[in-house]
Amino acid sequence: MEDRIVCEKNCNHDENLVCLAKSAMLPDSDVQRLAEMFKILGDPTRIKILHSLTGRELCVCDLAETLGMGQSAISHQLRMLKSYRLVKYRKEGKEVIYSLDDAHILGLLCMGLDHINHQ
Amino acid sequence: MEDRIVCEKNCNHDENLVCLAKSAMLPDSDVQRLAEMFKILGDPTRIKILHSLTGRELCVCDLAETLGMGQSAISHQLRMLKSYRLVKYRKEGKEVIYSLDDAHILGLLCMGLDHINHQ
DNA sequence: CTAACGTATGAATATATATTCATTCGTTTG
DNA sequence: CAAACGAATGAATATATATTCATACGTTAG
Repeated sequence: MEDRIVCEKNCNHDENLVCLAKSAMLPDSDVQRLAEMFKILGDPTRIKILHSLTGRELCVCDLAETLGMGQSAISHQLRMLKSYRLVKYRKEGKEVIYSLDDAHILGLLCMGLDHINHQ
Repeated sequence: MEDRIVCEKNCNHDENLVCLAKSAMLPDSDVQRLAEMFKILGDPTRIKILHSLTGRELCVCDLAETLGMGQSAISHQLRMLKSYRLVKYRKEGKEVIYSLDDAHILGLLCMGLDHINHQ
């Protein structure tokens, strides 16, 4: 805490970089939403679910089977993905069939793949 | 666990969706790296750091001052960003000055911003 | 109506993560 | 050389998160 005050006084850059940086800061609400969105994508299980649902719709138990995980774990993650509008669902008898809801996210996934491959 | 086996036998879709989905699965290493990358972006502090460093280079204490956080917290996050090659640094006297190292990440950030704004 | 099935959910647990505190390291300056 | 400063780091703490377990819910089939 003290450091910052000391530093602000002592760092004598040509321009007041801190001042510039502060004024260019993203609104906190944007930062928060950005971070939340990336956090959703930052989990292997959710990545697998989203990827499995590209060009396909699958029920919960098929997703569980595909990923080799328990039904409950998948269901919990689907709830999360649902709440962020990344997947949608329709009911068919006892089954609940999920599919992708957001095309943008696919773009982000692809861009991410590009990134990890080209480097 | 049992569920999956039961389900595989009982779900009689036209095609074997699970089989298709399984064969289309991303290699686990890719999934892992993708998730790691997004996880890095999934934190407000790191988003702020990366955004503050766009078009600017800043020393640790300036970042701390800009974000209104302690020097140690910033330093820990910078270590993380460094290890994923998202920021680079140069030393100048006692200061360590950080800047962005990866242009792709900016693309992802922008795409993320687009997404949260257009919806 | 009852049993069986697919799904959802709450509680519990294990694990990961961010921040703070205290300290150390390296450089500079008096 | 000693003091001061910026930065890095390890330990500790608080918090978030993913998965499992047990159970409840809704639908369908017998």
